[in-house]
Amino acid sequence: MSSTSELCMILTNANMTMYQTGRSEPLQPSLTTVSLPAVGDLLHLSDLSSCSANILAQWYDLNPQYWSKQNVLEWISFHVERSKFDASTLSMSYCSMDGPTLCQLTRDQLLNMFGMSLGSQLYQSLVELKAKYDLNETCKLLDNFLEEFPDFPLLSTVEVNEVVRDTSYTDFSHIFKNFENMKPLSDNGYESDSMHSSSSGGMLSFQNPSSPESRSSESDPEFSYPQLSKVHIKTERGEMKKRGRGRPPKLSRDPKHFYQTSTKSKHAPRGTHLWEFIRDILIHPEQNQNQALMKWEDRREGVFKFLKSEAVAQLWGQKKKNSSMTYEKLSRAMRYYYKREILDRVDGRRLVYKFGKNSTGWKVEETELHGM
DNA sequence: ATCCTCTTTCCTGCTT
DNA sequence: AAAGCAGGAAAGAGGA
Repeated sequence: MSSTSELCMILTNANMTMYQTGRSEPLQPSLTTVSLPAVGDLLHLSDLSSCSANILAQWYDLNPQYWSKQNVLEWISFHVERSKFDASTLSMSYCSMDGPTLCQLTRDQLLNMFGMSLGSQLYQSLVELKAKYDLNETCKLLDNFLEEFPDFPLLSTVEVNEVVRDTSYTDFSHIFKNFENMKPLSDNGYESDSMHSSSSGGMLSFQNPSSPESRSSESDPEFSYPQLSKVHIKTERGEMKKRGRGRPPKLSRDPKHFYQTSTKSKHAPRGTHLWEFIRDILIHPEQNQNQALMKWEDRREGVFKFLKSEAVAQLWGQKKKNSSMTYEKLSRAMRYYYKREILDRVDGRRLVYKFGKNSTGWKVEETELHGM
């Protein structure tokens, strides 16, 4: 047996182990037809006990520092499936390491080992998992400290009047499980669907980050989120009304902020723009060595095509810490570039765009000049 | 505090 | 039928 097919088999077995749901077939976590929610998504469900315990992989309940080789393999496998990565292109040797070894790897090392797409996803996941356990430790220490001061409530008893919207890869439900009387903020026009899916008033409900109307959950046979039409939402009184247009308000996306002080964090420097992100994928094909995400149709003219549109969208979502990014949404942002002439229209060709006169850094001369 | 840019989200209608 | 495209509308995040 070749090492690559062996790896595929191991990864498949790891998946079978991870997702023993009584079904014989392995997961098919296609981005468009996912049949199970991502592990992180599961943790947004208000009642974890209603989930099959087997679905929650072991690695998720352990500090990466303490992962075994098997845990690391399961974790890699999870992300391979999640990103539709071609496992046959992976080197077996990269998947055989334990948690402490993994935790010592730098972002660059992970990118080199697993490529730009999978590597950055793994790095992101690792950082968040580490943060999760670091936060747990901090909370415990703080609680120990606060016990010395009877007038102060323990963190685990603090009342929070804000709903957790998106815990991404990080599970904080156990931190909040003793929180009483949590109620979602009333918003200014749009209510998140999670508010309607809450089974009982007052208790915190975790929202499925890929919204209930998203494709990924629609086809999910095991986890049926309350389905509402795209057009209608339920009011507090339970009436159905037409939802407002546009983007619903974003509440606290990051539960870590519950424990942050009120001092405003300094704004990070503006990240690259979408068109720059796209450009960089095109001019650095070696950094997504394992996935042909995009290709030049006409290098000189700046015409390019999305080969894996949803994978690119996921990558963009990772960069923006937005797990619900889709090609549909990404493409809307791309279409706004037409007016600004950052992109030119390419009529009649699906997934094909062209850099416009207001975009830079993609021309052959430019890239050669800057050693790109 | 307000405005602006750059998205993000959602939508309807149309095309491929 | 599904996926993609077009573009309006509204809102969020971060910066000026």
